[in-house]
Formats: sequence, structure tokens, C-alpha cells
Amino acid sequence: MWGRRGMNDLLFELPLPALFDFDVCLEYLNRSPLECLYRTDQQGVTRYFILDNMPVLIRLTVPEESKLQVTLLHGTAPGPEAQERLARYIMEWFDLGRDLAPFYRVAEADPLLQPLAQQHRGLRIVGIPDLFEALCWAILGQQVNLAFAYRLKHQLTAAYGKSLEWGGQTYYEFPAPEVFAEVELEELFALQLTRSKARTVLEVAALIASGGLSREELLAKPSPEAAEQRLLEIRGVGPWTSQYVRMRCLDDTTAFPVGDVGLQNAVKFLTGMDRKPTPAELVQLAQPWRGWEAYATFYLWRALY
DNA sequence: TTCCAGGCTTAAC
DNA sequence: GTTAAGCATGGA
Repeated sequence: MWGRRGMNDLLFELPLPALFDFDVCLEYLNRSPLECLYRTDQQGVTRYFILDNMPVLIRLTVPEESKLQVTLLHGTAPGPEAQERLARYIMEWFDLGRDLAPFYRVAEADPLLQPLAQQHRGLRIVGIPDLFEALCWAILGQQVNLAFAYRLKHQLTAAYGKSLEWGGQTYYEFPAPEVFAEVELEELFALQLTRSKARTVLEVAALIASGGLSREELLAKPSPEAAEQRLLEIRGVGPWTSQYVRMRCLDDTTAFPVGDVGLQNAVKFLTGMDRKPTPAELVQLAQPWRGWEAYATFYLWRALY
């Protein structure tokens, strides 16, 4: 067929920064067997994308140090513009544009972070570059254990996302917000979402689909706090959700979800406290981390999951 | 059954 | 502005 390429085409390579370790990031990606939006193995991660309305299966590997290879496993090779978008997505996914040296200077001087920085050296905040996906993941994760949050995401994705069978596996794209235009609350209840989660997911979907909310708009705000204020206007989006989105979608290294029970448990565990720290105590503890609270949180999570 | 989980809203002070 | 109670759902 004209224009068809062979299997396993190398699309492009991305240069990798210092203080990046792909294997450590893969460990993070591999943290739950219930993850439905990508598949990891020893060598890399495979994910389904829709580029130029064409489904493609993309694989990321780092065969040699300092170079990330982006390979097309299935589908038609996207055009230059779509490849540029894919490259940007991957940069954001693994926070590749960040100079992590300042964080490591902070971490290596900190009794709580030092062992984590050593054990997970080269870990980046693995982002959720798509705003709708990031908001949904946070909403689904409100006040439920992680296993159940993954189950909800899988339910939502399988019900409304596009999928591709390849190599005996099913790969999914997270559903686009437009898909939810005609969806009734009751449909989401059937997927085990609570009334609040269902309402908020539909509200966010409608906002984003109509252009009333976008990542670009949030990034254009004068400060991360201003972006957070915008998110807090949405009913069902509270402090934890907005800080979580700042951290994983808006590239904000200062986001600090002090209400996060996982963060609280990690600090309790690592410090030997007999109770969970209060948000105020976490703020106090984070004084030396100023500017890198989100990275500190991400590394602290690794102590638990 | 009870308690907890990568919370949010509302109502009362 | 801060705090308490109510809300839901599955897992251990």
C-alpha cells in the first residue's frame, strides 16, 4: 500500500537530560497492574494515541543512554506536525524539559528525601499532559483507595474510549470530553461512580468540550495559584484535586497536596510518627523544599506504592 | 462489622 | 475564616 511503512518504524528520537533514568520512570509507570492507558515491560512503554484522527500504537524505549526512541508499532506514520505534537506530549509526560539539579541539591540535604532521591535517582514527575484525563483521574481518585480508582478509570475508558487490539492486548485512549455530551448521569452510576464523581466528570467534560476550560488557558494565568482558583470554581473540584492537577498536568513543581492521605502516610511511615501529620505540619516540614514541593511529594509517594 | 482510602460540600460557629 | 457533619463506594 502506498505510504505504508514497515513494522517497528523509528519515528524520531528525543535527547534526554541529565538526572533522567528511564528504568526508574518505568517502575513508576508499572506501579499498578490495573493501569489501562499504557502497557509497560522491561524495555519500554507502549501507548495508544490518535494523531490526525488516525489511531497509532507508539512505543518508547531507551536503547542507549541519553536518547529516547519513539517507534511506530501500528498504524500510519503521522505527518511532521502530528509528530511534533507527539514529541511535545512525551516531553510533558516525562517532564524532560526540567533541570532537576536544583531539586537534587535540596533532596540530598534533606533527611526525609535523601534516601528516596538515591533509590529513585532519575525519576521525573510522570505527568498527565491531557487536562481532561488529569482532572478525571483526580476526580475518580477522590476519597477512594487507588485500586478502586484504577477500576473506575478502566470502566470509564472501556465504556467511552477508543481502543485497538494489537498483539493479543487491548490498548485504549482515554475518552475525549466531547464523547460525554449526550451521556446521562445514570450511565456513570452504572460504572460505579458516585453521584458527585459522575456530576463532576460530566461538568468538566462539558466545560472542556465547549472551550470554557483548557490547559492553555490555565497555563496562561499569571500564577499557578490563579490556575488553581479557576479549577476551584468547578463544583466537585477542591484543593486536593486542583493541586493534583497543578502537579501532574500544569508542570507546577510548587504544587503541594497537603491533604493527600498518601503523602501523609508516607511522611508518617518515614518519620516514625504515631499518627498522620496535619497539613500544617506538612507545610512546616516542606520549608526546605520550597519550589520543589511537587517533586518531593512525587518521591514520597514512591515510599508507599 | 468496622475502618480506611492519593476528598468535597454544606452548614454552623 | 475555620471546623464538623454528611456523603458515597469498595477493599481489607
